[in-house]
Amino acid sequence: MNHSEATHDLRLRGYRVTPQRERILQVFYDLPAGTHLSAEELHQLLSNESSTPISLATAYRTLRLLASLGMLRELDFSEGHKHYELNRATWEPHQHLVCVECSTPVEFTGAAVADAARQVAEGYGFEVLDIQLKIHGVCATCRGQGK
Amino acid sequence: MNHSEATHDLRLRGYRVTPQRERILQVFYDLPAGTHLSAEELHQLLSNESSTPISLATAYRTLRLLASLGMLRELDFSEGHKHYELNRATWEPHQHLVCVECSTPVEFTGAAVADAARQVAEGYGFEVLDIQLKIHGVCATCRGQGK
DNA sequence: GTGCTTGCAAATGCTTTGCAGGGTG
DNA sequence: CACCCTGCAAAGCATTTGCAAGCAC
Repeated sequence: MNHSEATHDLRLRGYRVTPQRERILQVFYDLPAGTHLSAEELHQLLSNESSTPISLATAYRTLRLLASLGMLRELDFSEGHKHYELNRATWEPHQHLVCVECSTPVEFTGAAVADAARQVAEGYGFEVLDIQLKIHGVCATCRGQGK
Repeated sequence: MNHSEATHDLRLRGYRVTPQRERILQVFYDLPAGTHLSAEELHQLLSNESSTPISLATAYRTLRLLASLGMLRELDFSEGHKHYELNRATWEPHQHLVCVECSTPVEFTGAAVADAARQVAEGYGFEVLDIQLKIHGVCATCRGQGK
């Protein structure tokens, strides 16, 4: 699914295709895979361009809408605000390592965790849509610095 | 580590043992394993008893303190507020299945995911303190009801 | 007695919402 | 041309913080 197919899909589902929604979708399609934006970041990014100013309220509303339609994935890194990224057909589970000392986040993806998780979910009769793993720990740098 | 060892540890680390902190620690030690409370829930629970009224601000402050000391674990279920539980010596990774349709949460623990996660973390030189897995999907009930 | 802690209330940060005007289908 | 969307500002939650009084050590 590309940008124009997405807007077409929006219309099909009974939602109107507004310049704001088109622009926001395009932003996410243009984003490198694995990049994610918060509502505030999206709003900032669109404020910088003179063409399509979008209110913060609309940014929030649109992100929620697109996430509820499955077009975007909602990520929660416990930073006090949510992040969103394009829900690509071939998604990888999101895995996040956070150092409790310096808060440095490391992102990665891996199959082993996903497989294990999928197996459990299926045991409960769940159809898996998204897998998010968060590991808290102490990074190598902070471990080195005494304690 | 039990309740009184915990308060002793508090003192050792230079923090004062106040009635509020003792009472909150006791609440968590009395809680069945796997149960978790939000700041609001803790505050409610303590408001019901005539003996130790604790302000909401103190509930928040104490939860944050105990979590930073590693005595409590901070859980984030994407419900808009955090939950806390006792960080027992033999903790199991927290795994959370959430149905995107009906929001029903299913909690479970399992070794397979933990092992896979631990392996990745060690690859990055991390000392693992906590593992939290969140799976979004559609539960059996909601899958049954057409869609 | 010193200064960490508490309570209160006000402030903050993220997100949602009511309402009136505007644009899509 | 009906109704969904947007923008604005105000409201809503969860959580944090400034300050004066209180209590642990």
